Amino acid sequence: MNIGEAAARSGLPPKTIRYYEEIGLVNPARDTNGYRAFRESDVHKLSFLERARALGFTIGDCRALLSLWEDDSRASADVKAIAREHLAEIDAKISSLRQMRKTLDDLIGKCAGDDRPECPIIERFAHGAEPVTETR
Amino acid sequence: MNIGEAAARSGLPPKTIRYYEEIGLVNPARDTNGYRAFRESDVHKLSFLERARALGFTIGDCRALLSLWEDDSRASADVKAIAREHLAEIDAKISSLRQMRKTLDDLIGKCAGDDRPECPIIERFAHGAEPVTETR
DNA sequence: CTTGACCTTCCAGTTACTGGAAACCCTAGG
DNA sequence: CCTAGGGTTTCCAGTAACTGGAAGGTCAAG
Repeated sequence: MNIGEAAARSGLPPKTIRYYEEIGLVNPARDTNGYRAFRESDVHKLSFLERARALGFTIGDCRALLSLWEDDSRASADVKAIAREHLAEIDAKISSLRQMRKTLDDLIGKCAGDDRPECPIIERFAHGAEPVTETR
Repeated sequence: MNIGEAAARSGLPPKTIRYYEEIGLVNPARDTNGYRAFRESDVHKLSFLERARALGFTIGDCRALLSLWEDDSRASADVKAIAREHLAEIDAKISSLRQMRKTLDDLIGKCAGDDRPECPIIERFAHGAEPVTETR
């Protein structure tokens, strides 16, 4: 099958599939005309990548996960370890975003949002402030 | 003052300050020896940038915020609009991360994490699954 | 035989820096 | 006066993971 169909079936854009080939994640055969010829196994792999990426795993993680997938003698502990590390990163991102969100929301609430120039948001950037955490 | 001191006072690495100059966010004077000569106003601007970036505003947003800061006849509504849009993006990211987190956490909970190959995480990537949202 | 949809490669751009190399400048110590 | 160090300069390259676009080859339909 051509790249268009592989794209439709894996959920990845053709551009991305070409990129994945370039970095060695997939290795489709070639027709005599030079077109990539995807087998079922290639599509399966691409779908695997699509799902792992959708959960936020990096390409590096995906590479490791793929090789574990193909390793019949893998230990699920190895997979779990990768997933745990990723979960920790997600948690870190969420908490950083939540802190931002809190501060920002607070500032937005204090800003009149009218045609006058006074603005606590700009003030904050201009002069800094103690963390919002100062509850009493 | 030289870039080192400007860096110490603004909280930004020298590299970043040079980058900000390159993209036109700051424009420090130069000494006869070619060294950048930062005035108080430059440091103030750099600190502004550091704080806005810490809240996750893009460089583009920062550019807009800076020019509003310098505009005495600004309307706080314009600042607020930028902040609101950014807040919406943060919310979108948080909810996307939360969805990932939930799915991932669920899978991790189901994985034995021992030396056997069976692994719900890998299975999920290999065969997909309905969203976890299917409560009942 | 032409048209339009696909496909190919290659180059560039995105975001916001960061690392490193080669070389210049300045100051303090000997 | 020389040197050693630390700070500074510019420039080039790399990061993550694609994405857009140009120029051109291929294929099936009409």
